Amino acid sequence: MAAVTIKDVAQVAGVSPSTVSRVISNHPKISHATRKKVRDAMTKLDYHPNIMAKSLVSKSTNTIGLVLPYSSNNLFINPFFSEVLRGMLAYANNKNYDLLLSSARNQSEELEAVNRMVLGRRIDGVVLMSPIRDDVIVKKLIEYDFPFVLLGRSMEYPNVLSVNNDNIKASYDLTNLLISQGHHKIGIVTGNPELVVSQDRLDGFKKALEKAGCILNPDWIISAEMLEKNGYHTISMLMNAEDRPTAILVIDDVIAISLIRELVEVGFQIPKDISIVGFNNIYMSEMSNPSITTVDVGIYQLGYQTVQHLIRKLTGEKNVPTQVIVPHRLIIRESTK
Amino acid sequence: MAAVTIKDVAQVAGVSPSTVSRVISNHPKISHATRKKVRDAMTKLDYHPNIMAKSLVSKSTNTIGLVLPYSSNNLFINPFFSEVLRGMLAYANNKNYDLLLSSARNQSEELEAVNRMVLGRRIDGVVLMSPIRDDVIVKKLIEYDFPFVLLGRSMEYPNVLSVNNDNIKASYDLTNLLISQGHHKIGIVTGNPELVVSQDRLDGFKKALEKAGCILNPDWIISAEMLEKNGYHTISMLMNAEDRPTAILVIDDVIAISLIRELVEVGFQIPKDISIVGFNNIYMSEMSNPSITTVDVGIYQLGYQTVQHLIRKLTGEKNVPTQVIVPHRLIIRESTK
DNA sequence: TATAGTAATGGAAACGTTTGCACAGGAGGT
DNA sequence: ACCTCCTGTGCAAACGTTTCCATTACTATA
Repeated sequence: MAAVTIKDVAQVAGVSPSTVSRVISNHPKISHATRKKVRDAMTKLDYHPNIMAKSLVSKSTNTIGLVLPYSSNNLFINPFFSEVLRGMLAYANNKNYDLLLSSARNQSEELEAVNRMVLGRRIDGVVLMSPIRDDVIVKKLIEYDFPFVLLGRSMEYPNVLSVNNDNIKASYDLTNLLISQGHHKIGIVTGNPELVVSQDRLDGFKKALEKAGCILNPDWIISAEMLEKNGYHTISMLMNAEDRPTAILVIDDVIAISLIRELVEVGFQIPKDISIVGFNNIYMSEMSNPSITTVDVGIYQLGYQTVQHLIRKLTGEKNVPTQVIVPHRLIIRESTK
Repeated sequence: MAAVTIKDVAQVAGVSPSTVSRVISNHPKISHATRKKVRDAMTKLDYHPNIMAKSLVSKSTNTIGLVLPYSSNNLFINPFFSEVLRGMLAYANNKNYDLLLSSARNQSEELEAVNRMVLGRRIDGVVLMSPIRDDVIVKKLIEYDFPFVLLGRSMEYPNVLSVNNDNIKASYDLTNLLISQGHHKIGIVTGNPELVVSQDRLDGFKKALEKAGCILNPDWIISAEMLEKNGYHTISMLMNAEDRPTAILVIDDVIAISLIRELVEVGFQIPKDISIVGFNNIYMSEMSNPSITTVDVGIYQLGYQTVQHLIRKLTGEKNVPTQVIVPHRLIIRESTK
């Protein structure tokens, strides 16, 4: 715990601190002999540079900030998040970046957290996962010209780096799958309407219905919130009406799984009585009973590419794209027929 | 992005930088008038202190390190982890601490990551989640006298702060539940034998069987690894033997859910033909079909209390316990009868 | 042989804070 | 009127790096 500094290394190696610094940063004009001396001293003393001091002068921290949005309780329950994080860490750590995590319970806390990190010069770039449209943070970061990336919400700011799926297309494809299986009475469980992803998936759904000439009964649009609050009643109403859907598209696999549970409790069989499809392809989609037909959105890739392109931008790489779309693919399982 | 410093604030407020610093840190001997002047200047300039500079001199970073262990692929798939993280963030952010995340793919990377954080003076304390017993990192941290907390592995180092469940007791209780339901032929799906938690849960299981005078057929001990590799075959062997268990205790809910899936595929009904219990009580335990009888280990609390006690220690609080046990409770659902 | 150029290194300032010490000025005690 | 003590504030050093500039000692060129 002796707090060995660059000076100690310098002394042991018999050189100046500047030289040690140069060895560390692989400066070209260091003689082979000196380099070795310094390296030896470093390992002998088990030297690790003080990142704070380093960042203070170099103005770079090799750290990426991540503020978990205030709707994150859902996100956290949802295995989606940890898989995204896994992808982010994989790329970041490989490039010797760390992740600095903060969470927020509301928008002002979120702003405060970003300010602390950004203005406090703690991070080189920041990932915004907050799925709510049009927040003040984005504008502020643009104003500061601070590097950031939007995860899961493209299209809003054309020149801003963002990584997302084409959720409209994914939803369109998934709906078409149901249609191709013979369904033309299809309901939907929608997510929080403030979320870009919810809007997109609803759009794609409607688009596919329209194209196929199916009508969408307004009674067949169920909000996830309502389902959570009063699942049994909601399901009963829907399924006991004289006109009822033969398939339901659900905005998220987690919700799809709980919907299936409700349906089974009310006495329906999946997919015999009704087909269910979800989104994301989380691990449980495969394991649940019945397994879920869904669209794999490449969760890991979403996280991975998010920090990949951010870091590419940070390191001054040219030709970094602005709008990155991670491809999706349909996964057909037992919950549809 | 003007990088406003303490000097700018000082100038605007018409005081010295030291005074500004004192206002920030709530130094007692600052006149009310000055305090106000400085505060006004700070908000006017939207000043946020440079954390790097601050940490450099104060030697504290208000950051807690978290190195995700190299067995973390399992952890990540497992929603356990994100719930732990949620608990950690809740407490940390509330106390104005951030979390610095690093991951490692093997033990040497793990050591390297800890070294970078600790010796690089980037964090004030570190959470070790690596569930493998007896690693070199713990010894090194003890040697450095650096604050840390062990999550999920008590008892190993008596004077080291650790937060854990009483997994032996939890497993004992859960097994007794099965016994009380009339089962006396009980199998077990064990986890990685290197993990402390696996060992503990196996111990509790055996203890309960022994106490009740049940015999444990060695054929009824299945490793999760084997199950994953060749589930169908493993299950068939087990269930088609002339002597077979009427209940199985599974080391983890995620594995329990996939075991149920295998069993159903091979043609057995749960709990009619065989009862299944799991561990942890993740969200899916309730939603899956059938829902899982399990033991709620307070995942969120595990994370919450881990950083709670670490921070208490960091802030020099007295009477911080060393071995914290988060209580568990049985949750009886549909997978048992 | 003088000159310029280059390779390798050291010295010192700077990054933005905190904090020990010094000091001005006023209050209170004698 | 003097001394002491306290309150509030400023100065300057320190934290551990990086990096610009200067310096030395060669080497190659004229």
